[in-house]
Amino acid sequence: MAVTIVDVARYAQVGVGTVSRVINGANHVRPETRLRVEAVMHELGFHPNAHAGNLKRTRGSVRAIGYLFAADQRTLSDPFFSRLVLGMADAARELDYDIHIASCKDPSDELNALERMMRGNRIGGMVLTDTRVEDERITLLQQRGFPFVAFGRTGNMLASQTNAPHSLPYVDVDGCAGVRQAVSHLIAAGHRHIGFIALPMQLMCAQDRLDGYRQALKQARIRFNERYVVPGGLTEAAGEDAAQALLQLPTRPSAIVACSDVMAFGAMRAIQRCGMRVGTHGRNHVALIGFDDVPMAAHTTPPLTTVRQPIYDIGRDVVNMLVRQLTTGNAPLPPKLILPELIIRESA
Amino acid sequence: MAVTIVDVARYAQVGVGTVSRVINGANHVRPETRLRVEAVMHELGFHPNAHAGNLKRTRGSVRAIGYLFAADQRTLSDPFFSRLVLGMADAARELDYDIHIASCKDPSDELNALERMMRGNRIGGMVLTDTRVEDERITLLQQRGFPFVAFGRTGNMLASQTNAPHSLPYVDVDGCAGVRQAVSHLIAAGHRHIGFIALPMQLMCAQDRLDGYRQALKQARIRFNERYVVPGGLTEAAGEDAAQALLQLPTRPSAIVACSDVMAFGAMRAIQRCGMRVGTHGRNHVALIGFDDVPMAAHTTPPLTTVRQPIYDIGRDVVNMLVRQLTTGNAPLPPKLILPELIIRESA
DNA sequence: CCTAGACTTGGAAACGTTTCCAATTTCGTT
DNA sequence: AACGAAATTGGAAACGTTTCCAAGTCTAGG
Repeated sequence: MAVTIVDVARYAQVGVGTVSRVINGANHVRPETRLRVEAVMHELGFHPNAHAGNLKRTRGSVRAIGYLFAADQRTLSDPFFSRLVLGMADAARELDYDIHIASCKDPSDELNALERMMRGNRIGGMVLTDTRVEDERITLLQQRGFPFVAFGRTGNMLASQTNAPHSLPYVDVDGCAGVRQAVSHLIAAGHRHIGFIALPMQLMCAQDRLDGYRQALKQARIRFNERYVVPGGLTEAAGEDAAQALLQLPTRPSAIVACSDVMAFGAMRAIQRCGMRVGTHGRNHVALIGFDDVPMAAHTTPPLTTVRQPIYDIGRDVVNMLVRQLTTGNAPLPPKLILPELIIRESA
Repeated sequence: MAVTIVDVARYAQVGVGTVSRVINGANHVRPETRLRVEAVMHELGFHPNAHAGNLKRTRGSVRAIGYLFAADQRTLSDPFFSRLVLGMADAARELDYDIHIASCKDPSDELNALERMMRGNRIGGMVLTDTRVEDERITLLQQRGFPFVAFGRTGNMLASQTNAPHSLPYVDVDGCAGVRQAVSHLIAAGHRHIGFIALPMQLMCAQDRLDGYRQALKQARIRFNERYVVPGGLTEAAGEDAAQALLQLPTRPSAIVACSDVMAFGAMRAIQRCGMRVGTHGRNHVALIGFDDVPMAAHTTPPLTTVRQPIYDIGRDVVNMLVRQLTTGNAPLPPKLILPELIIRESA
């Protein structure tokens, strides 16, 4: 039915091996032969059958990347997810890889889903996000020797570092530096009582960002007061509750840093509901800084000052890194740490 | 390396054909044989190689579904995208299909990307969203005879209806009925001047929803005034601009229906900026109704009354329909129209 | 002009399934 | 008990690549 490599070979008067070499851009093909074969491929409208290739191929394994997302996580309706997937899809396309997406309902389902993805040779490697301090997914992948790249570090790495020369491959945003910038910005503006709305503590980035908060305080010789740190979640409601708790403290913070924009939106509501205003001027105001820089952050009233994570680029990086790992014989690559940028708007 | 069907056959003392039949749940296998083979598969930890299957299979073609999203569309950071993909992924998983995701930059890139997806036998069918009145993607898919299911109707269908017994396969929300409900609700509350913030008119659902607006007015014998209909977009900013335009009309509307929640959020801001309030009581208020029921709609102040689209279920339906089409010899299936529900909160 | 080595090339042998056909067994009827 | 139809089974032949190895063709150095 469809045009195959054999048709091309016959037409171009070469062997099938040669056509295969042309397709895969290998060397050891004389330029004029390559040109002739390429012309025939184009003329016949030939496009290689991905399944046949992936079936036989042993070098560089299957040209597809899996991404598993948890339905109960931030990904649900978060601007995050779309941007990340967009970056991944763009990078994959340029490399002629496919992206396979799968979902899992909740953490108990997660490892099963992961096993399912590794089976049957459907994908060559995995992308992981929302890494946790102790991440069973990573443990499983390591056990199986299955290639992956994570967005975010993990505590598992420490254990592996003793065995492997490199640590695990990851791309991450330096949340510590990001929060440090944010808090320092507030301190420079004269704030001394700064509330901090954290992320769920099992997430790796939660620790990281809390560290940034502590460091900034320490640098300015402000005593760390644990009452100013309240646990948050991934939802707007969590941010609202957390902010409300902060505003009811005896010495009310004059500024708040939230570990996600979505929580910052919730905090805005809480602030307004307490009869106060978000912003930097006046004594009735509470300064507010978010984290992520989702599109809506620029459109709130007032526009939200926030720490920008280049999510799209991270999606690209993760895929590029994974593909390089797959094509270079699974050698673990050095991790990549991205410095986030403080976007100063009107809320702080 | 891995366990193959041949290993299973040898171990279970049957032919490879029998094992294949067990895997595919075909009949013509004696129950006890099936049991024995299944036991061996489990014991050996066998999982079929998807590529080998997809390579050989002619019936029911490739067990993977493609979804192409445009980076410049709503999908960018819309809650929509995540929910839809979630539904698709869940349904696909249950049927043991893969979901392949690809992106394209803009409309000019769209058809190329579509061609690329159809090539190389990577996917068995496509899912389309954001259908347009005149949709080139559908034209292309039809030309190639490539299976697909669309979320949303299209004008192309009319042309095809003359050829095919069934129209094109789609799942859609009855936006006409949805808006009609919304507008009727406002009319019942006494509103006579109702603004309407539309979607870009090339989108099929834009027409549909505008029809609903007209019908509701007609039913209540209110004259249609085209000044109350303003063009919108897919962003919050578009909603804000549109609402502002409506509020500056000589006879200011006392209620507004926006064709998406995101635009409704923009409208809220515009209303507040004009010194008015969103809600139903008092003369200084403007009633507001959105469309979609994204999660945040329940958390705005005041909570947004809106027409709910069951996006998750739509994702599931679309995949189920496509798979049924693929497995039943590409017979076009009857389309499915979903009746949306008006969720009454406090904004109207 | 010769020869070793490097570059090119052809084509057969996988890869792990599904599908087909023919052979065998089972079952219900007469 | 015999018969035919239906159900079950085995196994070879694809599917369209990549990979490997042997063979052929250059190139440059002697």
